[in-house]
Amino acid sequence: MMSMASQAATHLPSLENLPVTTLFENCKSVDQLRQIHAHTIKKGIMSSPLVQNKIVAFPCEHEGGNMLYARRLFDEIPEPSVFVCNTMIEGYSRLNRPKDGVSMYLEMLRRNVKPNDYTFPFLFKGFKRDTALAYGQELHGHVVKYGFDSNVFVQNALVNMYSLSGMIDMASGVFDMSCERDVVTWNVMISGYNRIKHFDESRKLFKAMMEKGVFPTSVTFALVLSACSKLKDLDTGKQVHRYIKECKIQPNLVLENALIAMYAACGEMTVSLDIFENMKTSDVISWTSIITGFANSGQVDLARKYFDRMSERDYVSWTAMIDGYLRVNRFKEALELFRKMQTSKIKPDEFTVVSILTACAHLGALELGEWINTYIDRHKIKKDSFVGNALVDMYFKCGNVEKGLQIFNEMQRDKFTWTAVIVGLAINGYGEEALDMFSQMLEASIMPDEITCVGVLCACTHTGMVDKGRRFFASMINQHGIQPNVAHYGCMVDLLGRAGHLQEAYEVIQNMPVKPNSVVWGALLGACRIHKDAEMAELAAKNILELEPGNSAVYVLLCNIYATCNKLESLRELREMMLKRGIKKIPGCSLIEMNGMVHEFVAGDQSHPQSKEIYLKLEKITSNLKFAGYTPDMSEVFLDVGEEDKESSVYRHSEKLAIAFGLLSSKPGVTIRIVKNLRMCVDCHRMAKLVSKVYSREVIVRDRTRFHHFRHGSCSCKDYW
DNA sequence: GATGGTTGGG
Repeated sequence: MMSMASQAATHLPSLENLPVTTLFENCKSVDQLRQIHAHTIKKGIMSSPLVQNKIVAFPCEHEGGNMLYARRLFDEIPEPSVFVCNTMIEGYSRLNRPKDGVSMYLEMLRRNVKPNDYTFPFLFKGFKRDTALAYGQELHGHVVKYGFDSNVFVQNALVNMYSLSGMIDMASGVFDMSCERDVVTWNVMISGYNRIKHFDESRKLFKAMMEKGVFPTSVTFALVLSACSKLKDLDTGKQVHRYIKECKIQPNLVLENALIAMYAACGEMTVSLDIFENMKTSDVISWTSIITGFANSGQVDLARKYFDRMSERDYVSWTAMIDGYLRVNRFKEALELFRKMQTSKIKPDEFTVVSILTACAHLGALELGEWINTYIDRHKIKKDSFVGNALVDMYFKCGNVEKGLQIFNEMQRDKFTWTAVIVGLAINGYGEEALDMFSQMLEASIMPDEITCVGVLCACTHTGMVDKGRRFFASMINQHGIQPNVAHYGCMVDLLGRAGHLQEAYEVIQNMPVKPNSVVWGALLGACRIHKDAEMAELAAKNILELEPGNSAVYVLLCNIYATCNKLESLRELREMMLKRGIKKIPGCSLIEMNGMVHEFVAGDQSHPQSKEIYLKLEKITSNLKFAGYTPDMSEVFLDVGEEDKESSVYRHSEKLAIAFGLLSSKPGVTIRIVKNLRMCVDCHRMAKLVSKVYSREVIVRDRTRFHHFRHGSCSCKDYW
């Protein structure tokens, strides 16, 4: 087989008779270029700027951009023209080597080659955010100095470069000053606002552009449709769609994708699907938009059907599907999908890990969360504030306070970071520390928002700091300029009620300026359970059931209260009413993570493969604990069953099954972590305390509202929950 | 020898 060089050599004789331009047109490889190069030297035409440029352009544009060779050829040119310098700069930009582009530019200045109107667009094209920040303004100075600031191409490149660096004011400054504006100038400006998520500005600009009679292109439409998606502005979106039809713009893939995404984001799945099914070719973006559309409208199973039908999936489509499960609180399925994603060898990015960490936080899946943390470090996933905050949130919600604080201390902190740590400390029973964090947050000049205030009140509630809570609530408007909303009133009712100030809590409800919702009344009802006030409980329950007639938790809680207060007649009536209305108790459900798998137990569950062993273990634990003084606490049992059955129903509570499973399947000394969907009952709480003592195990249970860290026979909640 | 575009987040 002949080598490329000898092939080229066979063509050499004809070189003599052909014009140089034809030679370049037929040039197929760097080897052939060498022949042509030698030929041009021999003919003495290397001084021609055109020939110089052709020679250097070839390696820039072929074989993936051989800039090393281009540079060698460039160095042989004694007096390079601006043409060939631009070619070199363009070559570096194309290969995403903006710094080399800048060096080339500086070199040409040193060699007294003046830039022309092509130089800056080529140079800026390769810029990323960091290079735009580092060199942008200085190079803007050069643009002015050399007099290209009125060239529309240069202006467009400048606007784009500034928007890339996040300096939107500079971008719009250049845009406003631009004497000559074309449709691309408008496009890059709109794209700039899209980039920083100022979608209303994008929409405004589009309307202004239309009013000025500038004729939009398909790029303009794609940009403004994207803004409409994010704004969920169906009206403007439809209007744009009409323009597209009126202007007879040829539909292309990107534009159709933008339309699909807009309709999907606005909940118009029928229209979105119609476009999707009638397009000539679809790509991964079209499919992902459809999936997101279904997921956003709550039809996650339909979204999954489309996801499964995709011929290829990228990390965005995986993340979109995972996020679809998160939206409907189907966290286990989110994690299962993530495992499949790993099997498919698709690398997660920072978006994916935030979704997974969120799922871990909800499930209390600490092991997986830790694994993700390691993964982020090892694979150098960008640790932006979203990722950092998701990590902090995950560690606290999984009960690992130390690690949560460690991440918090190491990262750049924004409002959300502080809020996550304040809430995290609060739910783990570190009320004082949470308040201290809040002071530090104020010292760091970070303004709290409504959620931060919920965290602060929550901290006071879980540690019984009634006066501090009262004072903070009063300071919300005056000191922080935050009007308390219904959630804050709910916190106050919770705070006062738990501490036994039931009357005061009720007064808060009566005097609050917004209509109390079921959460507010629920806080009062919960307080009534703790303080055994059946009368107030009836009042609270009545109000909740007016708002939410099907709220079964209210019935159950009221039953508990009647049982505790020994109001057996009321209990019987309520039970009858529940049967008549078909109200069923929400089954208690506990999750425990073992060896990276999340196991789920519901009360009385026998579906686990190791069910038999688990029940045997539980029996053994109970008898061991009875030696240590454990007697079942039946006060919260209200079922119409005999004493013995009562015990066995408490005995089958999901957290007990999970604890038994935990003791069964982990080594001595390993912390047992459980997440429960309901509030822990008194008996399970008592049992967990004893397990922590008798088995020398730390047991951490996260219930509906807070954490219980059981150590050496006592609980971090100090039996106050 | 030129510039602009579509999908997923706490």
